[in-house]
Amino acid sequence: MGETQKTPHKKLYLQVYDDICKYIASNNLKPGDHLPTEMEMCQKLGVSRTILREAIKSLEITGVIRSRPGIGIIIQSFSTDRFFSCLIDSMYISGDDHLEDDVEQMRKVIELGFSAQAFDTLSQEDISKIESILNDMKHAAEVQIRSKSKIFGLSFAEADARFHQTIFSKIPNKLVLSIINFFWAYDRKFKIKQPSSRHLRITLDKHEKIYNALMEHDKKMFMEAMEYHYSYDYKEKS
Amino acid sequence: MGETQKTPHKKLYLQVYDDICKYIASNNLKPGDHLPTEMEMCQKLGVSRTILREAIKSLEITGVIRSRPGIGIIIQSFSTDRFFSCLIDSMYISGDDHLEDDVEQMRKVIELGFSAQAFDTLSQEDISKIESILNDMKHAAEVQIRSKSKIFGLSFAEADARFHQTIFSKIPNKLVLSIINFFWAYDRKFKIKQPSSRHLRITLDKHEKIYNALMEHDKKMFMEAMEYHYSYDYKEKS
DNA sequence: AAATATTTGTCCGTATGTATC
DNA sequence: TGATACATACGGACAAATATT
Repeated sequence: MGETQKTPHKKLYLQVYDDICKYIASNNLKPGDHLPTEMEMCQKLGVSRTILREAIKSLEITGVIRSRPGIGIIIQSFSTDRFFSCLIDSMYISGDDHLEDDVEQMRKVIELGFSAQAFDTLSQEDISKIESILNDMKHAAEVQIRSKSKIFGLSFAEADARFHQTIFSKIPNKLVLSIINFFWAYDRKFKIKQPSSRHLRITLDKHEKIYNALMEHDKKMFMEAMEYHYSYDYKEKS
Repeated sequence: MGETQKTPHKKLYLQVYDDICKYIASNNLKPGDHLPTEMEMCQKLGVSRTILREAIKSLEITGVIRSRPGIGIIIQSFSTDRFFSCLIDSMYISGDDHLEDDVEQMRKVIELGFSAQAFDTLSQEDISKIESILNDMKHAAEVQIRSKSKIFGLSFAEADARFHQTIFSKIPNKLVLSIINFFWAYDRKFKIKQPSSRHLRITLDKHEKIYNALMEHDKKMFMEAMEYHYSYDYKEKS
């Protein structure tokens, strides 16, 4: 029988977690396929329903599977979203300020590293979309400067994020896009401080330069604009 | 009482998961600190032990906390290891071949992007360590070429990984190192195919060039060697 | 439309293993 | 050696959601 072995004290639910992973892989289950029912798996693995559920929920929180009443347990298609969501929770908990710089640096390296490829993949349509986002940014900045106060600068920051996401949206590398998404989600969770008017104007200028380069289909100019975007005088964001 | 609200059908264990995250953050709990006991939290949140445990295990699998019998539930220090471990499990399950290229590309961008910084941080001691690792690689390659067959080239691959890990080991950016660790763990899980003798020799040469540049403290040469290392004629690994 | 079977969601009670004092 | 406090693990019961007939 499928007795999980009593290896020196590895927690049962972790063994079950591994067993289920192996089951999925070895039976070549694809997204949309069903796992056996909880009861069946309990019997097959010789564990209680409590333990099985702990393993199931651990797989669900990272987005590998999804369980629904009356339906069963379904394999999800691969995505990094849930992982990054958990990662952000964990960073939030850790309260480690230093992480902010680490993330910023990593973001710079990744965006610059994929800039050339991104440039090649952008269509005229994408560029129009970027133009429209840039206008959103301008508008949000104006509003924010006029009502010169603690008003939550979310719409500017969100447009900023969409600007970057759109630039890299056509790259045929799922990881890149999901990591850039992660950076944005990270910002939304941690960057509460209100940028100054001066900072807003500088940021706007940086993004305009990027857009202009795209308009003129000038790759060299685009790369320079991206470099410029990430050249903080000191601790300038986005 | 702390009744978790019945917002439209968010699963209870997920609410509890969030509640615990918030509890840790708002009480400013640090690594090593204890969470209240299961029973206490059950009462405070008004949920059953089953639900609470599902949330606890979900937090444990991602490395946020650790629970031990007779002791309690303890906050862990922040680390990305568990996340990447889960991510690899998920990639393994997904069986998506395309991911392999995505990871490879990402690795290239990150390592090259941090090469300059890595060069500046390496001490003579580190360089000696790299030399010793390079010798391990040579030795492993010889063994592998002589016994020209399916023998698992793990020791070569492991030395290869250590080579890269050591280069970036002194960078003051936790994320970089843990992502490079992730790449290596990924390789170990997925790259089963045996490299050819020719490939081994090329790989060795690439790493020798990197080491020579370090020996001579020649940054430009180092950067070129890193570039060369990542210039596949096609689909050449590491 | 309505009844029924299936499956997960949630709770409870009890016993066991482990660490601390 | 106990006594205590804690997580680990089991099994049963009922509720809620969904699918099927």
